Amino acid sequence: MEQRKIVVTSALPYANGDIHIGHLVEYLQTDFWVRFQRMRGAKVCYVCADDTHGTPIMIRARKEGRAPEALIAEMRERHVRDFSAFQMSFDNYYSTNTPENRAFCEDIYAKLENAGALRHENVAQLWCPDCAMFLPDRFVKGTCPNCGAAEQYGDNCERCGTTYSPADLKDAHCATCGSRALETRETEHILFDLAKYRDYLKQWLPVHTQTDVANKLCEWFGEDQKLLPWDISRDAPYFGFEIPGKPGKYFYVWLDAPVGYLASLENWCSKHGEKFDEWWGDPEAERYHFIGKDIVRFHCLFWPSMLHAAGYEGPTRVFVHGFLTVNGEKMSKSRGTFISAQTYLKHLDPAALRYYYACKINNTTDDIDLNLDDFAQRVNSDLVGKITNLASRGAQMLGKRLDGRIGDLDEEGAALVKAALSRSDAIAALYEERKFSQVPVEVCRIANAANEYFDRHAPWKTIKTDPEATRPVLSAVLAAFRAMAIYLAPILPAYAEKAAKLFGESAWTWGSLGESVAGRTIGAYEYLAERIDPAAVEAMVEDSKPTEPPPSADSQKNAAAAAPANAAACPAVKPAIAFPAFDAVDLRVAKVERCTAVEKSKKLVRFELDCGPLGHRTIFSGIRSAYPDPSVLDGRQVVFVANLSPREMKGVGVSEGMVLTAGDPATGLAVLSPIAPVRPGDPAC
RNA sequence: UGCGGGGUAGAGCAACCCGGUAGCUCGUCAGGCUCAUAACCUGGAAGUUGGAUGUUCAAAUCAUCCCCCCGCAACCA
Repeated sequence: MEQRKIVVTSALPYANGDIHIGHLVEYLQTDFWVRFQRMRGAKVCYVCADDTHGTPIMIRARKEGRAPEALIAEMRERHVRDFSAFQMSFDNYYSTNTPENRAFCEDIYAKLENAGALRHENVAQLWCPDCAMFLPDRFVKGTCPNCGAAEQYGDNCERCGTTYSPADLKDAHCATCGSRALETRETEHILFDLAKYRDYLKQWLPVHTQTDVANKLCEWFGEDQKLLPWDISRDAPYFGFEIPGKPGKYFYVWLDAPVGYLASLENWCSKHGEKFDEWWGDPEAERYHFIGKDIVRFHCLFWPSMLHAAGYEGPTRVFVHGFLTVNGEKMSKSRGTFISAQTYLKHLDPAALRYYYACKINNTTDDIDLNLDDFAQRVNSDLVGKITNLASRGAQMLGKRLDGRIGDLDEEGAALVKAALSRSDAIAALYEERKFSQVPVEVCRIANAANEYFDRHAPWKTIKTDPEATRPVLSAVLAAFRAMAIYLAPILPAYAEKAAKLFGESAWTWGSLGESVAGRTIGAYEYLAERIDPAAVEAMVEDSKPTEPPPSADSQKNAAAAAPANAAACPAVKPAIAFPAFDAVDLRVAKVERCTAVEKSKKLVRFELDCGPLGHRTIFSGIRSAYPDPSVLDGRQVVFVANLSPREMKGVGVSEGMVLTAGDPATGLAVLSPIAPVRPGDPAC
């Protein structure tokens, strides 16, 4: 068989944040697969890059008072640092803000235009005069036209779920500067006519993705015109590539991001005397994208149809994986489970995470859970206690008493080693199919057999009576260990390298399994893996918790400072009412028993209130942005509307009233509280 | 609300497509060993496979309904 030629990619991390353990689920599994393919002798080019364009980058750079190029350069450095610490083996790590990427974008754009795949339409969009820019939906906030929830994003309401366009929002304002003087302006947009490729996608999907992904995406092929044209242009100011012949128009970041795979590959080719067309243009070569299920539609709808329309080869397969949960829940900053690569590295060995992820990751789109207790246990028992300890026992005994020379095997030992080697094809198949979680299972099975064998022959006894008779036993255990270390090499490259050194070898390939080590003298034993101290895990979690004081205090200060400048944004006084209308509102004081974040919601907190004689009440309030850690309100007294009709909050429960707050959510908001404690249930007026 | 995925011993998973005594790892309990990173070996306890109907000689496995969990739902990277 001819040597396989494989291009592999991981999704491009956005240059707006550091790498965290959630990202690593993807990068590490790609690395496992890539390293496996290299060991099998395939010619692999594993490319990735920073995703550098778009509005969030532009705005952040502006806020930090520097050029976006400076921001993305710094982020790239940080990403590269984190990746190399986790032993990622990219062949090329590039950037989307490069000449190669611009050239590919322009080429594809021209070919799409030629193919009649593009439409030019006028689109009405909100414009912020203060920022002098068009506002993407997520950069507009306002009151939901359906349910009246305040501070909703411009695309849909998180409280009632209604979707709408930003122009439908009441009280629409710019999420960046708070300006309410938004205008609607018409502007030309360029759209990719996705519906034209409906038939192509329909047959493409089942062959190139997992079945559950294909099923999910079939939703988009319903009768109700779901394949709307995809808007690929953005107006200036925008950080990205200007569209040729369209001054002031830029390629949308999601257009140029996947093109970045091609750019990175091209860059690698030019540095290594390779030809791009022999990798991406060759139908015999293979191309695989590893992605998370959040970006499926970009990689399985837009990307393949775009490549097809432009006459490029498409990916061979898109491998979709699930998300990471920690201790069964979404990663959370306040719980300390939003762990950055840097924080992890401060406390723990990257190999431990590589091993544990391997134990969990398979080829489905299910989420995987990093259970921190299980993590420490698993690494300590399996990797250290069961597997590594074999080398430690065997190598030290052989080194101390038998000159470290590996000898011939006895019959039972030969059977043990043969059984270990016989799993080679099965384990290779597991890697190939990305069923990584089964690899440690297989290896542990071998380790169990080796431990039993070791125990049965009690070499620690025979070494005292008949050392030479012990040699075959230790040799068999070490040979079995060597096979295990080779099997684990794609997952634990640093470990495998040290283990290979023990046997006087350098880099192992899959073919190394067939080589005999009889007659070799092993090197000095050094620790291959450290046990995880549960205290280190705890310290890492503590270290990940936010340390700054509750932002509510900050935002109050900011609000005060911003007040004069924002005077125009202050809402007008409502029409006058008579006293009875005011008196109809029954305001009471309550003591907060507990205030907690509502898990399913980004905005809601749940107040458990002690209302004195009025009893206990539960009230939901959309103030999470001002109180990311709502527990700071525990024990405080608050004022609430006691006679507001209870309201069913979708999916979270019934809210029995409304807690009063003051301030503008955009600039700072605080819960109202009596200046001195009063009795819960007392009226306020 | 729609769609996709899932619910199997204390924890994490396998078996489900192609029905046939429910399996693995960790933990737990009892015993052993002492070479090794307090590790390893032997044995035990623990599951009416989310619930209910149905098909069948036989259902974790097939069908229907219900409950619960997670995710996605289009210009937000």
